[in-house]
Amino acid sequence: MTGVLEVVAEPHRRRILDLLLEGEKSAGEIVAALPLSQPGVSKHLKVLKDAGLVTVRQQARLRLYRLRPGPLREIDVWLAPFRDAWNERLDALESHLDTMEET
Amino acid sequence: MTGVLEVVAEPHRRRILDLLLEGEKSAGEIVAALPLSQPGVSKHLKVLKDAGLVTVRQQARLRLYRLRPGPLREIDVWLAPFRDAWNERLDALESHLDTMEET
DNA sequence: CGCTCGTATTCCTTGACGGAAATATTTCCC
DNA sequence: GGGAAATATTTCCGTCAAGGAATACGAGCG
Repeated sequence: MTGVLEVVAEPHRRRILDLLLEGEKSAGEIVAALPLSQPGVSKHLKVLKDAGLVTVRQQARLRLYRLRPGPLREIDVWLAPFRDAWNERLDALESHLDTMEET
Repeated sequence: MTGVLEVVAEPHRRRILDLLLEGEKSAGEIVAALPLSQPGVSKHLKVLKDAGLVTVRQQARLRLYRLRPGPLREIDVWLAPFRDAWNERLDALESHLDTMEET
């Protein structure tokens, strides 16, 4: 699981990041918010931590996770040229004209 | 393979999209540019087509693929709140202070 | 200092995906 | 229409990631 894009491709992991936009959350809070077992969530948290997308801090018996959005820039960078493209091109029209087969 | 993010998580598929930034390309040209068998490329092209990221047009015996970046907006939209976050927060500092264990 | 709550780790099963080879299909040229 | 070139589809296999159950670990409270 090298790239950030692969990491956030997983829907549950995106959900976790979304949650952390609200601020620090304990592992337990995250477990409660997801339709997943505690070990399942813990594993995803590890993946996110390894990718540098979250940091952990221990407070009392809790592990508090905090968002660290920096690595997401990588996606933004990759996206940039396409963003230019979708501003210039009129996609809807093109697809209507091009699509002579499909499905 | 529902979401656009899952589709572009695959490195070869990203490579194909990058290629198409230069303009229309035939399937053959794309095969030549990738370290993959022809069927492999064809399968990826199908995934991209199903995701609405490319359109196909037949010219002579060639199938010409064209970029259709519109659906990538979905990623941009998801990214937006995090983009705000990484502008406000000073990630490097935080990680330095928070990380008391790891690895 | 032992117990318990919170969380991480291991182990296993399962399903999905990527890749190659072989084959089918389509389209044009003669 | 026959054949060849371009591309799609099918089949099969290997790998890898995700999920759950059970288990281990660790920190703080009593």
